[in-house]
Amino acid sequence: MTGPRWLSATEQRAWRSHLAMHKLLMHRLDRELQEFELSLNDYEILVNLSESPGRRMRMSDLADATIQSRSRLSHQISRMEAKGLVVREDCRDDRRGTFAVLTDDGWATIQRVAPHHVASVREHFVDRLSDDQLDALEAAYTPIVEHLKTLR
Amino acid sequence: MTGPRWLSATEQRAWRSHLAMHKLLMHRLDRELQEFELSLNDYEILVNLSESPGRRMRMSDLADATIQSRSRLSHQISRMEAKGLVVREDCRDDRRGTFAVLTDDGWATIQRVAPHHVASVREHFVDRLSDDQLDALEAAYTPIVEHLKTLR
DNA sequence: CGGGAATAGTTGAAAGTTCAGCTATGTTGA
DNA sequence: TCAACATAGCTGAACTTTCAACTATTCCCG
Repeated sequence: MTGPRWLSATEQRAWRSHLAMHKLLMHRLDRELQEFELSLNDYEILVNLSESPGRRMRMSDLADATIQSRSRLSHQISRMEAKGLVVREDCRDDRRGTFAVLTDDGWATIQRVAPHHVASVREHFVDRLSDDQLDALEAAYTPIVEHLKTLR
Repeated sequence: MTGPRWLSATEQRAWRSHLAMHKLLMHRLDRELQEFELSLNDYEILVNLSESPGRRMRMSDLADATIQSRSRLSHQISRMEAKGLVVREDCRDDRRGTFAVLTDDGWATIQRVAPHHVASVREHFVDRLSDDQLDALEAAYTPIVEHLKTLR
């Protein structure tokens, strides 16, 4: 029986740089969105809805798309409803279902904020990587995403 | 005046794969730690303390090392103190200061859990990347970490 | 058809995080 | 020396996330 396979120096550096990069970047992006009174979570919802036909999505689909629990999404949408960014609408086909729908205000908000947010993502992340690095990143991470999705 | 520079398809895929990978991976690692009644945050504290001389760190240093606010760390340490994993000790040199110190129980816990956690990190991340990919990842992310640290 | 299982979503309480403000100690320079 | 400022850390309230339990509807199959 063999002992635990500790991470090599290379492995550890890669793993820790991912963790540090992510934490710092999210803090920064969140911070830069605060100027518009949005959180990163709000933003993610707005993007998803704005890209969907009818500017609406079923709650479950939205939860899956944003990788969060239904419960969490439900609270999140309640808060955004209170802010006037979205509304809930009943679903006719499946009477258990609910749509989250972007309001005009929500639409205007994402239109206004998106350019700034994209600029932030560029400044702190995308523009600091070459095209090759971006391709390599996607090639590395996509299979891991697939793997993790199969687990649940 | 030019319009916003939207992300290209490549850029968007890379960015979104990073985000999705991270969320899924953290959920999974957190989940696998739950078996040992630890959160990822608990684990990170234990690792930092266990790697420090005297199994202790100043609160501020620990906050910096784990990239979180002093307030958040303070609450976090209080919870871990309640669980018996760490204790606070006054600092003699600087009487404003406090050490977080690993208890014997905290030390035993990290010894016991680390092999399992490392195995998780391998299974879901490290072992899914080649050495070249790991090097490339570190090379890509480390400069971004440096950049973000200068911002605060 | 009808009853059990699965799915969609919400809820409220507990746990965790953020924010602003507070105390205490240390550092600096007129 | 001592006032002003900076640093270290804590606290409580507000906010967010998690967890388990709950209702309502739909699906599946004997």
